Amino acid sequence: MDDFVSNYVNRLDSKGRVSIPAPYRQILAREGTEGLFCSPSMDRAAVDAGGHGLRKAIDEYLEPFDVFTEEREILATALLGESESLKIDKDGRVVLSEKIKAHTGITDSVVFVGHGYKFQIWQPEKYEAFKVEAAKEAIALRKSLSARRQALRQAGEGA
Amino acid sequence: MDDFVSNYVNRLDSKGRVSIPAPYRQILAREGTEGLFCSPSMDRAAVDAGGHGLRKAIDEYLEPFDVFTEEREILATALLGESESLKIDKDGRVVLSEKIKAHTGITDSVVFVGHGYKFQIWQPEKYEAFKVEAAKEAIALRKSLSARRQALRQAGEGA
DNA sequence: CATAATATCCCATGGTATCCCATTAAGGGT
DNA sequence: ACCCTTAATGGGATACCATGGGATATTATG
Repeated sequence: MDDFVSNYVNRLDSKGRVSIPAPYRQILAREGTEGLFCSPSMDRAAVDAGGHGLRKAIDEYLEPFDVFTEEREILATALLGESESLKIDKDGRVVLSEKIKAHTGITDSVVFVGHGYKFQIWQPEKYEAFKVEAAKEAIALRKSLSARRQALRQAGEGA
Repeated sequence: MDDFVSNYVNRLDSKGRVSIPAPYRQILAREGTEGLFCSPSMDRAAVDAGGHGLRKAIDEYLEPFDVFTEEREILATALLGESESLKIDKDGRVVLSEKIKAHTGITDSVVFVGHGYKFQIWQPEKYEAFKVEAAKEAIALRKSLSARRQALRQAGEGA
């Protein structure tokens, strides 16, 4: 049950390094990954990051699409072609590439957000904005989900 | 079938630590959890806490949503990204994060409220206020529920 | 091939979390 | 009523972590 949870804000130093939060490092170490796999989010100013768990999720996502098909090429380009593997130094730090900084708007501070099998990297202010939006939408989603379940139960009783 | 029941009030010490009630500790130990999983309630000044049981509930809630979808990202952010896993020390205590204290209004005292598979963490006065409100609503709910059951029974007899 | 530029290693430091032990209080059994 | 166990709490000592920066290795460039 080792999953990326919680969120942490760390600072970039003058050399552009940032510490991966210690709890995340331990998970990555247990996964046996060297290098932090980073894949820019398609629709947000965030980067998906992780180890084998994330790689596996991507592979399984691509799997149903036949190789050499248009869809496969497009998805592979977005999910793998634009990704990179950042080197983790002896002190558990990485240097963010220019591409990641441009995509996220990160300049001097990073927030790491746990998503279970992966985590995301954000510029703190952008994450704050997304978070309040996500909180609202999560409540709406929950309502519609429980309404649907309720309807299913009653249909079941009626039968 | 060990469930979190009853409620307990404990104090924070000068370092911000608070003892998890011993009966809860035993349940967590049997679940084989290390770390207390804490998830801020979406609509109340409370925090849901527990071990594997709670994590499992959240994972099952996320499971039907495909990875890399909008809904999944939103729910993962709200349910995992904003949660944390608090370390339980050798004496069965945790330190509440600033985020939890801010969300709940806790300053020097905590009440632990059993909810079966999980328990909640409240600031004592806020919990008292919520409790009387919940008691009223429970009566109203019971009425509407039993009316609904009655109707269903009669419909069944009629058929 | 030389030299600059960059990346990685290695060690130091301050702040905080965790360990470990002591004290106090509250049952439980005899 | 008394001992014995268990729980909650307090506090000093220790370990860990994020961060900074000098030293060394690696890569790029003229």
